[in-house]
Amino acid sequence: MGVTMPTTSPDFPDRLRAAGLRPTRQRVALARLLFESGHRHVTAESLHVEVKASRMPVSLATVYNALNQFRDAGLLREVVVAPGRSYFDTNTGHHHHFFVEPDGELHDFPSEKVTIAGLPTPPKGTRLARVDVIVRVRR
Amino acid sequence: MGVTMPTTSPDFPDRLRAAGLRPTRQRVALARLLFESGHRHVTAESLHVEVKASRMPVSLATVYNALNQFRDAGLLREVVVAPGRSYFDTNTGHHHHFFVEPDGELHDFPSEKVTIAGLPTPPKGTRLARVDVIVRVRR
DNA sequence: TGCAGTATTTAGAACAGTTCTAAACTTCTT
DNA sequence: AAGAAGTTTAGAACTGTTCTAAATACTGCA
Ligand SMILES: [Mn+2]
Ligand SMILES: [Mn+2]
Ligand SMILES: [Zn+2]
Ligand SMILES: [Zn+2]
Repeated sequence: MGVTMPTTSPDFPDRLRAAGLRPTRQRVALARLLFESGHRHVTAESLHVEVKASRMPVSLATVYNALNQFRDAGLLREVVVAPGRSYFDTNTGHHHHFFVEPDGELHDFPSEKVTIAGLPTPPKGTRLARVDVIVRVRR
Repeated sequence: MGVTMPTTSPDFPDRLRAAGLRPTRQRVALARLLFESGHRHVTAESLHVEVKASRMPVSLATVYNALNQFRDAGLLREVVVAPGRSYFDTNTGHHHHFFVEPDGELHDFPSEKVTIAGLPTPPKGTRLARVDVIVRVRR
């Protein structure tokens, strides 16, 4: 007793099982890096560098597999802001992004503060899927 | 006098010279395809297919060179909406996009009708460059 | 008009990010 | 513990884009 438990006990094996994914060592290691601190924006390469430096190195192919599976399971969302490179975002809630060029840094901003009015109706035969606002800024 | 000249002259050699680019046959052929009808959204590959079918075929490297140069000269703007592929947009004015997945079609919509209010201020040390709104829709 | 100087084009090589292959290994169920 | 199914991995393959360097075209000036 007296030991501080995190308010949300992140049992990664359980969270992965709940998402329909076997909690392998590799997926658990990646999930820890992604989800145990605050929201993050990673690329496959940046996450691979991180996990290689850890106690449970993981191949690049597995990093790609896991990122795609986590995204398909709704644990991550993919953000496309720059040619030739995908970002994966642990914040799956409704929000938008600052993109700092040329650094390639992404920062969230809440969508509650932003009002978008007057969007035209989707083209015939299509349904709205998502509205992305990317505020591009430069140093 | 009195006759209104179109702001966009159809003299492609002159327009290219004005942009600081030598009016080579290849650039003129590409400029014609891009600019002589209404606004367009092309990829390097789609434009290469088009120009190959024309009287003045152009290598893929030249298509890439020209698209990048036209963009740098302000004749085109680059739009990143999907991983692994850049679109080039002949509409350089202020506007936003519908992106139809999974077709990969881009459609403009005017930014005048849209109001974006409450955007947060850019992070310290950065200046606003552009705000992109991408309305993702699905069939 | 011809020439020299510079810019451009090109095929193919190279590169970067991502996906695929198939053999080895792990996890799950019984 | 054993079998079945899912996962990981190294390396090959693939896609979109850029680079290389030799050949060609454009331009300004004689
Ligand atoms: Mn993907
Ligand atoms: Mn580019
Ligand atoms: Zn985000
Ligand atoms: Zn457009």
